[in-house]
Amino acid sequence: MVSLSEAQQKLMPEMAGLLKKRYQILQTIKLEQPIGRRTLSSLSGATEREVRKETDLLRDQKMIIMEPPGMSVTSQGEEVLNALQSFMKELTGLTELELQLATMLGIAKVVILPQDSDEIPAVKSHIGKEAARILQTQFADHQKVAVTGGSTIAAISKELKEEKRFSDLMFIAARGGLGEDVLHQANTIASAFAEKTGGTFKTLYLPEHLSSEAYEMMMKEPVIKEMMDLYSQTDLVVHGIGNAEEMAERRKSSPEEVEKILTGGAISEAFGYYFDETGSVVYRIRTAGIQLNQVQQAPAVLAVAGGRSKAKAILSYFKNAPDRTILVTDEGAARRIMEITQ
Amino acid sequence: MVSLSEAQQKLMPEMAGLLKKRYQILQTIKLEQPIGRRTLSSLSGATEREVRKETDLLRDQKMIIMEPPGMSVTSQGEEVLNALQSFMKELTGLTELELQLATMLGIAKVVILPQDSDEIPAVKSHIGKEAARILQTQFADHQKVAVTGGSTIAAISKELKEEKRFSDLMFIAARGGLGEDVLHQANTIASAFAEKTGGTFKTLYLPEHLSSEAYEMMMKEPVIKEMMDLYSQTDLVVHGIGNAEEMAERRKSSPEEVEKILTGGAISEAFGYYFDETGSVVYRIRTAGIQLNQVQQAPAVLAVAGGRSKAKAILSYFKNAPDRTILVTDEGAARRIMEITQ
DNA sequence: TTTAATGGGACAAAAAACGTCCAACTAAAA
DNA sequence: TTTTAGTTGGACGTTTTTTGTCCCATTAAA
Repeated sequence: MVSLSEAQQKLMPEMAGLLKKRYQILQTIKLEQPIGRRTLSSLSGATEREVRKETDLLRDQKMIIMEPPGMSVTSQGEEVLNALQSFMKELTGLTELELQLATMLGIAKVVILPQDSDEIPAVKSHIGKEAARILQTQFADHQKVAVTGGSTIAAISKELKEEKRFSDLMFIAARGGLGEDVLHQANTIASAFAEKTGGTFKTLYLPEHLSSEAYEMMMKEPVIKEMMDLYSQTDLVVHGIGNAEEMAERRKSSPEEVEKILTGGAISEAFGYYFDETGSVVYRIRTAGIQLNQVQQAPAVLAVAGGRSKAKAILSYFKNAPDRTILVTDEGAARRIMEITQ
Repeated sequence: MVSLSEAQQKLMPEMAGLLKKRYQILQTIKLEQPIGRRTLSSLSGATEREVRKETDLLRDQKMIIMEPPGMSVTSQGEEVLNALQSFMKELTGLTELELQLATMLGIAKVVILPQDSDEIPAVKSHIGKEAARILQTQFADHQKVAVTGGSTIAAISKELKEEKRFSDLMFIAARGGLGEDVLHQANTIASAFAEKTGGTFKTLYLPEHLSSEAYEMMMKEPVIKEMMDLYSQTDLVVHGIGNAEEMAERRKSSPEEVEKILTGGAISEAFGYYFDETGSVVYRIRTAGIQLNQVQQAPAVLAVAGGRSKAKAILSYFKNAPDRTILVTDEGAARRIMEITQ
């Protein structure tokens, strides 16, 4: 038996391509609105004429409006976008790609959002929204949640639905300050998560770049010890994945550190650890925080990273990542990974 | 909430027209196969080039094959045709037309099959198939079935699935011979129905054109009386609808009869009765058979008639038809009826 | 006031679609 | 066996549509 949409595609083979093109344009408009014809054409790769033809059609169908500041999608357009979402994921092969990636990386599940956050920044909020959705389904089973820093994880907190009914939840900052700006620090993010969900949070404030002796001393302090205990009780870790170089720069590491990181062949970074091509730890930032083996023992892990430029880092990190991990990423990263590994 | 196919149509407005065109071509090929490009173009109304473009596409999609004797649909093509059947009925508005017609004619249900049996003879077998399908759903509840003659009803018997498990069924020839050829007589058809279903049948053989006295005499005969009793017990009537003129000619009626029929303004004919524009009986063939009021008291009635040329006759007959009637017809007749009545 | 974006108009060039033949072939009818 | 009517595939000039690329008036923000 052949299904309705299979039969339609058989009778109209040109449909698939057309649908993809128009859907992608409509989607991009939604992400970048208000946006003009020319900007759009440079973003989507199509020629100006082509974009114009399709947007004229979308306008005639009342799915977008054209105004001096640019084009925006109407509520009708949004409805169409929603109605087609999962169908398009199937049609463009994203669903298949998710499965391929999951087996290739050896993890539980991969969720891919369309487009590339490197090219279209607004895709980041889509990733955040999806990660937030998944996270909320986990809150019932997992109460002690460790969160790391970074703009990606910060984006999740912005997209969490505000319903303060999870008073049992505890968000734990996975690390002390790591040299990033305050907004993207684990401490800040843990409090943001707690704020949105109605849970509590624990922060970890420690000076950076301590001497060995001081570090050892601090570790024996009760406040710090309490955090360390919490880390081993963590049952859900939420973290991003970064490019080793970028992270080293952004954290204003010392020249010696950078030297160590780069000569070690570090490619990816996650919760303060730097990993090389084979997934081995090359360097570790000396700040108190969750340990790699604690992450690997956590019952659930949610990794979030998108953008074509993150492809190599993702591959590197997942060489030795816990197999329970769920990865939320985007089409740009996913397709690039497939390119790299052929 | 907007459905998947609504959203698709919104994003690809050209789809509807294309689908209709291609589906119709594929359908016509199936009905008339093997058929050539030119014959097909004259049938479907499209230009040769257009037909060629679409058939080339259908060939590339492996839905038809082109051979010296003409084009035929492949098994894949048939599957697609089946998968899209009800969707296309919706898309081309046939479903809506069915409802409109049912209320307009004041009957229980109308089933419309695509295309026009006047133009494409093979549509008759589609009508027969559908009527047979409906009939079979009624066999459980209705055991005494009166059947009339005519090629339309004969087509049903050909399409009945052969499963002899309805031993309780009794098919009753609705009339004696009416001057038609043997194959299309009620008697023959009743036996054919019984043959296919495993039921029994009752025939009525009477000379035609009896004098009044002889007629009265016959009516008192036990065999005839028995049939008359059966008619009043009938709980399902299956009949066709004819054009008055055509029927009068085909039955080789005497000049006086034809005179009477035509001056009376007869338009339609069913089970030996001739009806005028208002649905009143204008003339009645004097042969023993089911009475109009017996038909009108039957719990279920299945009327079958197709082709643009039958539109007027259908309208005429249904002016006073029992409201339990189910009509099976085709697009040609249905659209013509809407044209006539605006 | 300047600037950098917007949508819409215009138009020549290129491409595709179209209408219309013809030739070679085949299968059935005569 | 020959004829005939129907088939597909090829060809080609003409028409229509699509495409690439400008420019322009307008607008909103800097």
